[in-house]
Amino acid sequence: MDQAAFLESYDPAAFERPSVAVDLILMSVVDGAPAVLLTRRDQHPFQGGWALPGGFVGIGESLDDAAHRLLAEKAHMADAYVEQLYTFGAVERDPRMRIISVAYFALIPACAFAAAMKGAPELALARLTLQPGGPVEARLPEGEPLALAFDHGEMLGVAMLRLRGKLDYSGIAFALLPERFTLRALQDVYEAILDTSLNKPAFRRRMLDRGWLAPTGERETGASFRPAELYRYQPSR
Amino acid sequence: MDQAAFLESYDPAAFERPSVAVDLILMSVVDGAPAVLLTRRDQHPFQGGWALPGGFVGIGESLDDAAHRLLAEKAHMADAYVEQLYTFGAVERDPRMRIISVAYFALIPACAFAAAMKGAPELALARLTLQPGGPVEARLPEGEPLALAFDHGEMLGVAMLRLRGKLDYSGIAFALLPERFTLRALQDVYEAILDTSLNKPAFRRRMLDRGWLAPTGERETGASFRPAELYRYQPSR
DNA sequence: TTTACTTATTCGCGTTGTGAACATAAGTAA
DNA sequence: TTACTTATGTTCACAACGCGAATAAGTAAA
Repeated sequence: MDQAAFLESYDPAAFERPSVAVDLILMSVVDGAPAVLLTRRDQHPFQGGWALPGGFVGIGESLDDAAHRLLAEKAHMADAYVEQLYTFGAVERDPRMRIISVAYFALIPACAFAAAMKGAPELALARLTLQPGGPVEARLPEGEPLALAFDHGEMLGVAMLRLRGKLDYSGIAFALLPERFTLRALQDVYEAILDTSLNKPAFRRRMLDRGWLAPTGERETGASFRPAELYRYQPSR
Repeated sequence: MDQAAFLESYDPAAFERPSVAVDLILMSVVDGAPAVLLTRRDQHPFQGGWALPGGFVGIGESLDDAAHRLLAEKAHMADAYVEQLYTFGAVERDPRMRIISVAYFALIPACAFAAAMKGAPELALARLTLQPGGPVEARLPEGEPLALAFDHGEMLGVAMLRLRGKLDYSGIAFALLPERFTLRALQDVYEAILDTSLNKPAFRRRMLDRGWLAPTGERETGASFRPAELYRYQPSR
């Protein structure tokens, strides 16, 4: 207690300070499966492993600002749903030095995801599968599970679970869709994140009863059968 | 991108680093209302204001370890449900210097709460009320709302909302109760956190159907009317 | 010993949400 | 015009839930 009071008043400049970084989990749902953008490491540690894009937090920069800056720098995206996920602070999580990492995830519609990959060729798309009770697996399209650097596999697991948990009671799914979308596309997002198949009429009823969807009167185009109506997300009701 | 790769490889020792602290939200439900332990600040900034107990994270100490160490140092408690809440990283949140704070909350049964206060006289109990859409108010028993230091009011708000959100789908409520408890006591915890009154038979049915409760066969004592059965929390079923 | 009293616990009913099967509608392409 | 495919709507059974009331089980006072 006296010790605690002492620490409270002590000049913290005397302590050695950890570095603080932000790691970005750039997520989307592509072809019916959750996906994330990773970069291949060309240096030790974890050379050849796959890592989340990230960077250090500036001394005059808030955590949220750092996340948005990295989003722009790494993926050239200005607008996305960004949310702080969790802070990872194990002592040995980076073998080089003490780095505390604040993980953020950004939800990106599949179309913007593809555009971001064109602008940032060092980013690779990996599909995620969440083993029940186990770690996540990330793999390139038709590839073996990737070796993830640092504790980034753990970060992806936390992100997937957070996404699942918030799916039904928050409008988080709409951040993964373009502005106008069909109910089928919305259901595909739900099924990809929850990794289950859902009953179509029941899903439709639940979504419409929630009052978040506004019909636009427009129809999807390009289908060789009856086109579905396009809806818009209307948060406040 | 080149810039990003540069930053990635750059020696972060060259950057000025923020300090990293842990702040503890020691919560309980006392007399039917959420409560938290605060300390009065005797120095600037926020002299005379009320703050959460906290301290800096050691360079060789994980965030979780720091939280548990502070729990022992500040409240003399070894076992409690401890969970990382959120990381607050606004640049000006501490006017003296850049400090990033990782907030943890600990859930403590009312009886252990009272014991902790005896062992740590600098801690004061404040009752929390969460205004819908507004900030939380913390007040001493029969007192005016307290002036909270730093962004600690915001932290309390996030903690209350997290608690509410996790209440129904996690066994978090049982961390606020002694090992054996009555259904009425459990319902009191729910009503305090959700700030609503609940239907008693329906609550009872829901809880028992969930399969988390094991009857002990014992009865509560000291009541001048029919004593209720004591239950135990049995997580895995 | 009996009675009053208070709360725990259970019961029954109407309402609501949900899953499944099925019927209908609306487009394209042959 | 017809076949085909998917969107959209309807119906029904069933489970969950809120609510009120009835019953049970203790203590304390008469």
